[in-house]
Amino acid sequence: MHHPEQGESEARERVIAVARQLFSEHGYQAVTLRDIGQALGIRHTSLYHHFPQGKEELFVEVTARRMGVYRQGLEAAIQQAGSDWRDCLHAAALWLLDQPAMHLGRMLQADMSQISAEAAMKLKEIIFASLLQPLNAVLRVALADNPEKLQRSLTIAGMFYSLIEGIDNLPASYVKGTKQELVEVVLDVFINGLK
Amino acid sequence: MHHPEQGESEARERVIAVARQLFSEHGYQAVTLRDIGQALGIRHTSLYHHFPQGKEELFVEVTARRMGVYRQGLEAAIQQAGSDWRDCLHAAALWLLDQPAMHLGRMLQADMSQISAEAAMKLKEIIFASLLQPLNAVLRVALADNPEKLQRSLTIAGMFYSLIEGIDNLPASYVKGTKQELVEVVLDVFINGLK
DNA sequence: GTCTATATGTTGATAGAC
DNA sequence: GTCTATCAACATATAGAC
Repeated sequence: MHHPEQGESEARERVIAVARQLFSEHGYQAVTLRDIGQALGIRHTSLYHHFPQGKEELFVEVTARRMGVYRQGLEAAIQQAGSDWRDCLHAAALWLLDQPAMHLGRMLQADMSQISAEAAMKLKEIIFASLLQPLNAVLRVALADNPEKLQRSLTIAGMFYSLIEGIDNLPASYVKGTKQELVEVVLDVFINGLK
Repeated sequence: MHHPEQGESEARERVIAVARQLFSEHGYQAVTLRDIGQALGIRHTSLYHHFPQGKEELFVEVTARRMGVYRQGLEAAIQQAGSDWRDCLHAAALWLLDQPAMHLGRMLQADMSQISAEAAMKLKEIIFASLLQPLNAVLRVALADNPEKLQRSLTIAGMFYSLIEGIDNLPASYVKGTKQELVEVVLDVFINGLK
């Protein structure tokens, strides 16, 4: 038996699950409250019972949870990969590509502009903490004997995500091969450079 | 004297200039025809005189032209940089960062989903041709003695843009230093890898 | 927790005068 | 080329019944 406490009724959890799927796939502006209600089989006005402040409140909650999933998944994948940082990068990359597309570019460049400045700031903090920190731990090992790059490890962690994200953006008409093959190419350049 | 031909009256050019600025900064959905009209000092309905098919037609025209500017600018920057491919990559990166933000992630992940499939396909072709091909010429030189990577040069060109784009996405609170310093870090890793 | 009814605003688009 | 007038569609949101 589970006594639901504040803000975690079952109906509310269903709302969050559906909203997460829709928001993460199509973005903040493209998903309407009617879309979410329809996917749940209820009227969109009923959503205000669970999220009195409306669409933005729902989006913030959903996105913060999504980032928690990323953080946990990344940490688990990295820890399971062992002690070789190359294996860790590999595991993180493959885990990310196994998830539904993150759409980091859209989130940072579109969604964050369409919500209030306060909500955007809060979410950006969560997004970067969730993604950068797990990878930073790996990179601190990888860059241990390179003090110059070591102090830029967060920047380099950001590069990692830009590269993984970019794999989904490249059109199949321009690049041949599966995503897994592309991961090999991308990580090869990331680790070894162009030569 | 200049006899304006089909589709290049002065008023039409003014519309395109304003729409380009607004669309490239805020994206397709966030910019309304009223916004564009207001910036021009005219009513939004007057825009239909120049673009009878409405917002999408205007966006396609504007985006296609923007990509032409990128292609020309990149080719000029690369050619001016000389024969060392490292200098060429540097010049291309600095030229891109000197431009207004490209918002490639938003374009590919949000804007392209909000227009018709035909328009999206046409624009994607133009985008990738304009960006990938100038850089591919540089990379074919850089990778000349590495046949494995050479056949992946278009993928690697895509990586270059993901990395440059990512510089604008990293929040100042997480990374210290100017954009120019970040370019150095990013290109160092791109060229030499992590070690 | 969900409903109906409704308020209120915004959007892209068309028709036709000047 | 630009205007006015107008439209249908859709958005978020509120109030109150069940």
